[in-house]
Amino acid sequence: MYKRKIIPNLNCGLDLIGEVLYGKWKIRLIWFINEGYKRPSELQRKIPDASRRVLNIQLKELEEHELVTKKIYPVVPPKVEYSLTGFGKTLIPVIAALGQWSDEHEDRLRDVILRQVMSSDLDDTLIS
Amino acid sequence: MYKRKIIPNLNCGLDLIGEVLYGKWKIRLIWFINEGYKRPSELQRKIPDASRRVLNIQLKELEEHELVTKKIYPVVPPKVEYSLTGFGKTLIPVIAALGQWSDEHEDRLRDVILRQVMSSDLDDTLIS
DNA sequence: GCAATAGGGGATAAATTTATCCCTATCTGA
DNA sequence: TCAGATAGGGATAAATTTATCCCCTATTGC
Repeated sequence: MYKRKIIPNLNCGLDLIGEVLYGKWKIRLIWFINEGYKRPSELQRKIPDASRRVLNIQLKELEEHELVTKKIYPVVPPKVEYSLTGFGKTLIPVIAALGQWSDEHEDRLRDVILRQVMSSDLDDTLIS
Repeated sequence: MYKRKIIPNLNCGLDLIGEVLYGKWKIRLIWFINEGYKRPSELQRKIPDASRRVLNIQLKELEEHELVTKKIYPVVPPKVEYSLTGFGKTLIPVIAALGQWSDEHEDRLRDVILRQVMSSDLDDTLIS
């Protein structure tokens, strides 16, 4: 695994939450686990844009941060289930607030994001 | 500026919010602007760990995403003020929820984060 | 003339995060 | 016997994000 070279600042609350939630797929992982998609393969199907590898890595970090637990069943083929810890569950309302905000503003968000992506394409065209 | 090579997915709400809030300092910028720290130099003082450069870049992105507006006063030395747009203000309750959660769990968060950082240091020691 | 102030930005390096590719293991069913 | 399902991880490449360094503008005050 990657070993940090720079020690993170943990001054304020926002630094702390960043440490545990900052990862492209983490919020979604927590959300889907809460919805009952507990097995790695299920989570992968729910998040097809992420590679298996990254999901494993991010799940492991969530586990280290005590937001989820991993239960390995000694069967073949292997079966693994993730669940939210009590601590992890306290995040659900927060993530729900994020989700609700983005749902409410979905159209506008899509609009401003695409505008920005395209304007950088345009820059590109002007240069070449 | 950096030109994306991979077009982002904008399938669900969480993709969208990621596009506008995913940036190390963005949430804090929005928060502090809302608290009344509007000038770039003030924001820098509030966020001393970020370089001036990155703050400029992230502020520009927030502006492109219509979460903040920038007002340039034609005076010397220059004076600039950022404000939240109406759209940006709708994010305040969401950010407040994030902040409240991390404040409530501050000790535990610090604990699990440090534990994780140290365990990777330990790995390092064992190897060498 | 020179420093200080306030705000910006290009170029490049470093850090970090994601993606890709490939390999392991075991049983089930065709 | 071979593919498929299920879970995992090492090595490495690519993408992306942050950090550093240095330079520019114009005016005020000494």
